[in-house]
Amino acid sequence: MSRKQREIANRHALFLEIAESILADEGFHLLSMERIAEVAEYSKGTVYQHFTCKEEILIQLCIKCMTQLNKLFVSAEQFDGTQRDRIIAAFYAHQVWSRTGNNRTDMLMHLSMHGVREKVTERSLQQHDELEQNLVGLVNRMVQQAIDNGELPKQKHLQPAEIVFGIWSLNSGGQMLQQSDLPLEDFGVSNADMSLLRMLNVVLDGLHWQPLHSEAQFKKLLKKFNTELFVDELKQDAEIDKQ
Amino acid sequence: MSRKQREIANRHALFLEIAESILADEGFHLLSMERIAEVAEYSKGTVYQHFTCKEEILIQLCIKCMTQLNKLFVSAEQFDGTQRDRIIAAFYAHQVWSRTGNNRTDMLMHLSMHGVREKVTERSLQQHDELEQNLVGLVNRMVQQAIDNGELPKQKHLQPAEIVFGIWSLNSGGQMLQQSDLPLEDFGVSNADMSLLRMLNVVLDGLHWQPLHSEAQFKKLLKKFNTELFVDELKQDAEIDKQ
DNA sequence: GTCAAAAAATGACTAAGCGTCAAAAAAAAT
DNA sequence: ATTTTTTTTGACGCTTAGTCATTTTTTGAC
Repeated sequence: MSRKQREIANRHALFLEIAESILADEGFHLLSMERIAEVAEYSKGTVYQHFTCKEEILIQLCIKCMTQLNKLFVSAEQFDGTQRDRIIAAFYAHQVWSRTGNNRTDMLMHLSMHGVREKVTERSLQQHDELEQNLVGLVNRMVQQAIDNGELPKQKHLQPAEIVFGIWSLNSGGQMLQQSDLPLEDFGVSNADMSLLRMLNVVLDGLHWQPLHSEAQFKKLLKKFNTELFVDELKQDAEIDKQ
Repeated sequence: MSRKQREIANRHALFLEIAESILADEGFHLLSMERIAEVAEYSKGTVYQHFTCKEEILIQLCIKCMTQLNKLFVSAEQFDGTQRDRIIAAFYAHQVWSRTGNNRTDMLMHLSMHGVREKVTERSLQQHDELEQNLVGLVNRMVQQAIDNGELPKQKHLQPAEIVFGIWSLNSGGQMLQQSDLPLEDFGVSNADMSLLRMLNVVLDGLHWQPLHSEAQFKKLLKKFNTELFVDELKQDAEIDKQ
């Protein structure tokens, strides 16, 4: 890679970082191409040499952070425990990921609107879809493996993919509701992520996914995630809280 | 109410209907004040006498359809059956509601973004929040009553509000994923709403919410919803399908 | 080091939409 | 019929996406 190419790649990353920080600090409605150019001390035209349109920045940000999520999921998949532990780890990973790097859920939501898919480059679309398939595929495999090794009894009226869809809905719906302006506290939900984790446990119990967890085991599992699996990410999380 | 006042109220409703149909037929990104005025054969300024801003139209549409949802929920609450039946009815009602009147979920999502709350009138905000509280309160009551009458054992580590939040997340997350461009079919989910209903059953089973359902009972229950509870709404649904 | 050709950066410009408001039109009152 | 009030209008200001001719910088041949 030549010096020139490296420069271009660096600037590409710079623009993305700036977009990310604007999104996190000021929100979606204040993210504009002009603004990115201004902060980067380039002109608008230069930004447009890197991204065909605003949506292209969005999807590339999305790809960037879905890649990170993918890594977390792979960690979860390799967690030393049962398949049940691992799927809880993946769920937990998603929550950690939503917290670190502000507005990620928000970003994903925007992506599925405004007809973003129609405006974006084919290349980005393919990358995005491939990542999505990877993520779903990974969780699918977890469920399938649990069936294979006898942890999860085969469901008569629920395919593995449907279970994945349900769990995915639970998590992303929960993240969405948190991200919205709902006064969850007023409704009696003080720690939404913890509530969702407990609900996941309820789902797994409802599926008779062995081994069922006692409260103590569940707490221990979460602690293990914090101290072994997602140490680095949680550090980052704590730093954000400090600011 | 004077003739004048009636005229104004009618036009208000007209603008809302037009906005709704544009939203349904052409999508959010093609909804503009100019467009509404054009279709209604008024000028932009007149539209602005009814709605302080674009967001105000959105939230009033939202209020309109949340009122409909509220009615469906009240029907569900009065369903002749167990509390378990009723909460499934409410869940089902939400699905029926999402289908009839296109893009409702989409609309609600938009509402929780862009800092809509900051732009909208105090009055609409209050109406919206009150409706939201009604909806959550109603489902909360269902859960509480199930605990009181012994259907649902008291949960050690899960408050009723948390259960409601979880179920709500499952449903709204599911609706969101359906509304997005995800190729759910390719992932192995051919009937997302049915999958979600089954997952709700799994959740209720996991909570040991009595009486557990056999497949036959479950199917019968759904049939009963279709033939007794939501007859009118489903007719409307079928009509939309025809178009 | 010089200069022409190639590459990159720029910002004026168009288009489109939100929201405003002075002027025009319509309705009501006298 | 005329004045006053209310309503409607659409031109205008403003912001932002996206384009493209012009300017600036870089490159490499000599």
